[in-house]
This record gives sequence, C-alpha cells and structure tokens, in this order.
Amino acid sequence: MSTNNQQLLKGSLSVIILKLLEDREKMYGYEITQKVKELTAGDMTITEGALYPALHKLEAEGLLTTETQVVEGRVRKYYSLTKDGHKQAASRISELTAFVENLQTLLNLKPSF
Amino acid sequence: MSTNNQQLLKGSLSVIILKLLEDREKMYGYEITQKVKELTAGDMTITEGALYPALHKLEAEGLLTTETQVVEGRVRKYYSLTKDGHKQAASRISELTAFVENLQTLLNLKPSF
DNA sequence: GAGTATACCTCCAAATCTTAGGTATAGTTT
DNA sequence: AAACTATACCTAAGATTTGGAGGTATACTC
Repeated sequence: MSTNNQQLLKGSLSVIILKLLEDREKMYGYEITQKVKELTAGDMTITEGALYPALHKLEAEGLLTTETQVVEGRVRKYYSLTKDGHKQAASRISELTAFVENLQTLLNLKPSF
Repeated sequence: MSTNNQQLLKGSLSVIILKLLEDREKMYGYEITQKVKELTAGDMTITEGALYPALHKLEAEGLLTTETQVVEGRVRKYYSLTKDGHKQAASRISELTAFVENLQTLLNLKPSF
C-alpha cells in the first residue's frame, strides 16, 4: 500500500479500535498501533495524532473506560469496552462491514454494468 | 445499512468516481448519484454537496475533462477520464482495494489473535 | 397550480486526519 | 557518557472531506 493510503482510513479508525477491543479484554494505545501494523503486514499505520484523539472521544462518549498501570517503569493506559461500548461496537462493526461490501461491489464492477 | 453510514464514505468518493468513469465513456453528475444508488441497492447515497466539489477537484487536477450538452431542455455536464486520469484511476483503485482488504482482515478478526 | 424528477451549483459547519512537535523512561550502541 | 532506538503518553495547527441546507431551472404529471 502506498504512503498516502493512510488517508483512506477516514471514518474507520474508531470502528477498528472497537473491533480490536471487542476481541481482547483491554489494550493500550501503543499496543493498538503495533497490533494494526502486525495484522496488516505493515500496510496500515495508525498515527498517534489520530489514535489518541479517537480514544479520548470514545471514552467521552462512554464507550471506553480506562485504567492506568505502571509496567517496567513506564505508564500504560489501558482501554476496555463499557457495556454500552459492546453494544455500539457490534452495531458499528456491522455497519462498516456492510459499507465495505458495497464498496467492493462498486470497485469490482465490470464494464457496461 | 443504517442512515449514518454514508459518513463512512470518507476518502473513497473520488475513487468511486474514477472507477465508474473507467467503465464508461462518460457520465454526468446526477447520473453518478443514481448509478451508485442503483448498484448498492439504495444503501449508499452520494450527496450532491460532496459530489460536485469532488468532480471539480478531479477536473482541476487534470484527471477529468468536461463536455456540456443540452438534452431534453436540460443542461448536462459530462465528465470523462483524461489520459492521466486513466493512469491515476488504475493506481487509486488498486490502493483502495488493498486498503479494503486490510480493513476486512481487521474486521473479521477472531478473538485472541 | 402544485408536486416530482431531472440537473446543475455553492456555502457553512462538523468531523477526521496528517504533520509536527512535546515529554519521559529503559535499553543498546558507539 | 552520549546518542540512538523502542516504548509510551500527549497536543496543536492546518488541510481535506463530507453533510446539510440552500439556491436555480426545466419538463412532466396530477
């Protein structure tokens, strides 16, 4: 994926966060950036300038709660889904999935359709 | 797809335009809105407030050329790909396709990955 | 005459992202 | 010891994109 492809992330970052947290008890910010990089073989990079504001917004919306721990001398802020967060996660993930399917329909279009 | 799903379009609108025009000689704005609605069974709606600025930007970038016709008393502004537009279309479509595949990898994730 | 479909357009506000910067600890390399 | 890399948090400024609302106009149907 080329460098400016990260701009195509728009709108999907918060759903990616919710999905990752749905599959795990809790994660911290830096861990999320590394996990996305790992799962996409380095293709997608979550910039911190996008991630932290997104996490704070989800927390402000009541979908995430935080818990701070000190591990090996460094502070970690763990995020996990609230009850409402779980509901919203399911809903937003299925919306994005449906959107992605529509997008693929459009992109796989053969001529004269 | 729910109503606010149209907000997930971000970043992909211009690629959708390029893809539609790659498969057809030329299209006009209103036709694009209808075609997208048709191809996605009404799930996706391209708003005019997003479409026309996007078309004008692609034209300003030299990827599209225009040709105005009067059909049944109404003005139609047809857009078609320039030579450079064809090149860019291929490139941007494959980028978005790769992005969508990564997104699906993330969304289809099973627990404890 | 009113409403609907077709067909173009712009402006403002909201949301999201990128870039660039800042702080700090721990370990490794020179 | 200094420099670099990895870990780990954060913010601010600016650009881009989008949605919503509005505007104009023609043709057809009720």
